[in-house]
Amino acid sequence: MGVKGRAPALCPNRLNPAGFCPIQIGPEPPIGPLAMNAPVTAPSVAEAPRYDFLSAEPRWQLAWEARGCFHVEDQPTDGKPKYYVLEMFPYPSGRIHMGHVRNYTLGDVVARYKRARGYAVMHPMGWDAFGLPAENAARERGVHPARWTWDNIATMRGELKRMGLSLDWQREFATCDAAYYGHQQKLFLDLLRAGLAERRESWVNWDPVDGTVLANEQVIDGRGWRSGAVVEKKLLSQWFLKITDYAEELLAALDGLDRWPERVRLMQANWIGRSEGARLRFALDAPAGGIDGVEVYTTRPDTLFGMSFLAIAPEHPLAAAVAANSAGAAAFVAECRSMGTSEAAIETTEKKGFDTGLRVRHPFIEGATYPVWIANFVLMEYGTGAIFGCPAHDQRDLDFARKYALPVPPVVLPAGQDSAGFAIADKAFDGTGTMINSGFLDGLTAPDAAKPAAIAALEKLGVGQGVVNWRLRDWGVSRQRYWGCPIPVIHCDACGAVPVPDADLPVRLPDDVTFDAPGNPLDHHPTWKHVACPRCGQPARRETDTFDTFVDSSWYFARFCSPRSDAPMDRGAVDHWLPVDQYIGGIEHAILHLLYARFFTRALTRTGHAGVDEPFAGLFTQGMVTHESYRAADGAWLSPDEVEKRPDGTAVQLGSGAAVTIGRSEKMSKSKRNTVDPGAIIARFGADTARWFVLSDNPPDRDMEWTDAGAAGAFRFIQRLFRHVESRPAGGALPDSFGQPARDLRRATHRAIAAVTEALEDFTFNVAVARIHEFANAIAEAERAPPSADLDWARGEALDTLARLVSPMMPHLAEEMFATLHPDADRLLAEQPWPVADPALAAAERVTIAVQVMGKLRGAVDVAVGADEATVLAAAIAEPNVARALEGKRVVKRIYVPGRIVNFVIAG
RNA sequence: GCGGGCGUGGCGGAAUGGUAGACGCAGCGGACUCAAAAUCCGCCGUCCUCACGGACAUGUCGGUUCGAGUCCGACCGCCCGCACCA
Repeated sequence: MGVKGRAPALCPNRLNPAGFCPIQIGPEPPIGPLAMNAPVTAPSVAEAPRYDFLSAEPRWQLAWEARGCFHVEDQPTDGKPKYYVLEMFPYPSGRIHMGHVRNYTLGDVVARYKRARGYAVMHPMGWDAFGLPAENAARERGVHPARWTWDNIATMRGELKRMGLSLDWQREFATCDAAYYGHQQKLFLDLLRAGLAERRESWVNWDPVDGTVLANEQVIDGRGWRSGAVVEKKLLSQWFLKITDYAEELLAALDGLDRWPERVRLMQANWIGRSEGARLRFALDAPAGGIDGVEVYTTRPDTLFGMSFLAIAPEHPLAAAVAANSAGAAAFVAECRSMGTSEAAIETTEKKGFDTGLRVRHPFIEGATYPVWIANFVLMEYGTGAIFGCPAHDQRDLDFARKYALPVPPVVLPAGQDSAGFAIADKAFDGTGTMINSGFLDGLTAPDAAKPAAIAALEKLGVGQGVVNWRLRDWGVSRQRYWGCPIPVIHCDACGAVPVPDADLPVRLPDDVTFDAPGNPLDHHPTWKHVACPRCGQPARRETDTFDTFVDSSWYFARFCSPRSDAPMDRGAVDHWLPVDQYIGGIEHAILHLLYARFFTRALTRTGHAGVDEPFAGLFTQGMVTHESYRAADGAWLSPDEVEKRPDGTAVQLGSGAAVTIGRSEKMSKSKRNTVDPGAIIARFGADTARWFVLSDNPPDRDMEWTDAGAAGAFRFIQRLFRHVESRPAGGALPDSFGQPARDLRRATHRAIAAVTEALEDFTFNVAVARIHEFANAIAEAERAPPSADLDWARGEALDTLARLVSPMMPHLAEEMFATLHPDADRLLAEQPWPVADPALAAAERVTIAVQVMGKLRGAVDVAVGADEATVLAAAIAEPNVARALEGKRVVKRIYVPGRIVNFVIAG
């Protein structure tokens, strides 16, 4: 798809940009050949572009690559300060989408800007390549997951390269490559040795049709998201990483992440969920199945005198013991087990219980006993899996008590209430109050004073103690999947779970697998799992589970520092490059990925692989890319390509002209068909257009709407900038003095440098774009002024500056501008420094001061910058409109803010 | 229920307590053109006024201040995250 008639052939020496002869004007025919070669879908605005992105973009991409502009060493010795920019690496789903374009453009702006500021910038790219979609493709289309994945990677790599990202492609890797996941196996074995990984039984969501464990997010309305089968709870032996060992640290260290968004830190803090309370033991009146007591966790031990019942989770050992001898209990437990754990299921599920007939003794009240219920709302995973019910002061307990007609004794009296008539109706009271009906706690303030008093009493009696409890649970990493990193363990009947010796790593996935049966193909494989025990040599079985793919993404940023190392990472390289200075990605990873990576980094440091605790010093979370959705009269979703927007805001179906309903702008999704293919946009308008538009529309942390009009506007602006460069005057020597138009232009130039720099530092790229628009307007104004040598020189300075300022955002155009401005230079703009603003040149000569009377704007005066207060006030009073407002009034106070405002306060 | 965020023209948005609406999109008018596109110039919050100018205006109500989109309080609306977490 060349533009042969117009663009010159590539200069043989690609390293010499001066030899590019970038754009031929004059002798070449301006319209004909281009029009013939333009894409058929090109908009009319593209019919006569002066800047030919079709030839320029690939040409500059080759030039950058040939010169190795974006490559850095694992352990550089050039003495430059380091800067590690990373965007969340993509899952190779098939093609890139607009979310990728936005994400990688944001990162590239940072990378190119920091590089120009003199940093050695590491900006790598790789592939989060394991995952379920590859297996789905295998089942649905018979493609091998590896084939599917590697093909997608090839496609998406090409698309990313066409975006002109300043990536160090020499660092590329895919997590599905044994050269990566083998090291992950080694890391796991190190974690195992350090006591940070262990195998234990746990309850999981089990899909009986697919024969696999489901994550909570994969359970929809109590059914498996793929099979639609009713999900069961099942006890399975699984591998866990002990993230809870770091709960305290992961929470405390959030305070130090001052370059993270506040809301991400809050979400993590909530997820870790620290609470303070007490653990205490209730003795059973009579033992059952060898169990003589129940341990309970509570955050409100002060309300113990308000106890009405004790409830245990259906999975609690005592429930099992009771069920062994009670058909009713067994049936209830079975019913709970078949219940989904999804949010929807939980929300709609009524509180239900089963009275075991057992009773427990109260720790404080001699002789008092309470019934023990099995209750569906008690979670085995949180606390101890048992609670004491205090219905007066806990809404869930109250709902339960009302359903089963259990007593509701109040023990905390709200301020201003009289204890005589106080009773709980249908709303539990969980606020601050005064203790009543509570023996030795009576009169204390609850919970502040009463809670420690209750804990002290429990400790004195030896039945409980104050504890800190965490919501965070250990990270279950076992998945019954083929397309993941094999867990490097061998199960031996005699020796138990034996780690694969380091020398035998990597444990490779077998290629010859079938997907025709449900369940895990690794488990079905005829030979793969049958191995000798590394310890005793007897026949043994390989672990056929693979790691959760979140493990793969928990250390990839460290691997990027030394991607070809024989070890998981080189200590020198990670010590140099970590932490990531700027990490950029979607808010959807605010909790799991970022928390796992923070934990894993600590684990890497504990096992000697790295030396930092926090992987990401700075985090930026971008918004989504949205688009209008369209529906035909029959309700079918229509893609934007099938719809024509009318000037009056309505839309019709292309071809038929049938009316189309325009829906609100929402996240691009395949189901709503409101997606726009970045590849098509880049082919039609160029990468710089796509980059400029995703940056210009709004602040990057908010959702942005993709519109054709916006993209076309970005395209027009690119053409406009290049026209300014083409019509530049010949350069000359630095003049001795500058006239007014030249001084104005130089002021605009140096103000633009300062303003764009500030906006880039602030991540307000939309403001940087606006400042560049203003700067372009100033250049256009200078072009209209009468020509003069000093103005010509100032225009040259402005255009050179303009090229540099747009270079992080539109790097191809910037190179083309730079090469055109400096046709003899053997330099790439990508290697040029960022411009520096001269405050003296940026300073204003005159300034407009607003004049208010009683805070209302009445006029404005134009004064010299250095004018003293008396001069400014005199000018202000003289301003006709101000004078009129002050006429006959007595000024009692004059406010003067230099350079800004005058305000006269008048009497009466 | 708990936690957080956000309300500014037709739209996206800008604004260290100091001329609200920068900049862009859309729209309107004009120039160029046989015509259209492209390009260039101008207008563009609402109301009153021929105009000069004035009044109103940043979700609502109140407060602090010479001065509030910005700070404080209450309320309304929308969005997001977490959630039988004891």
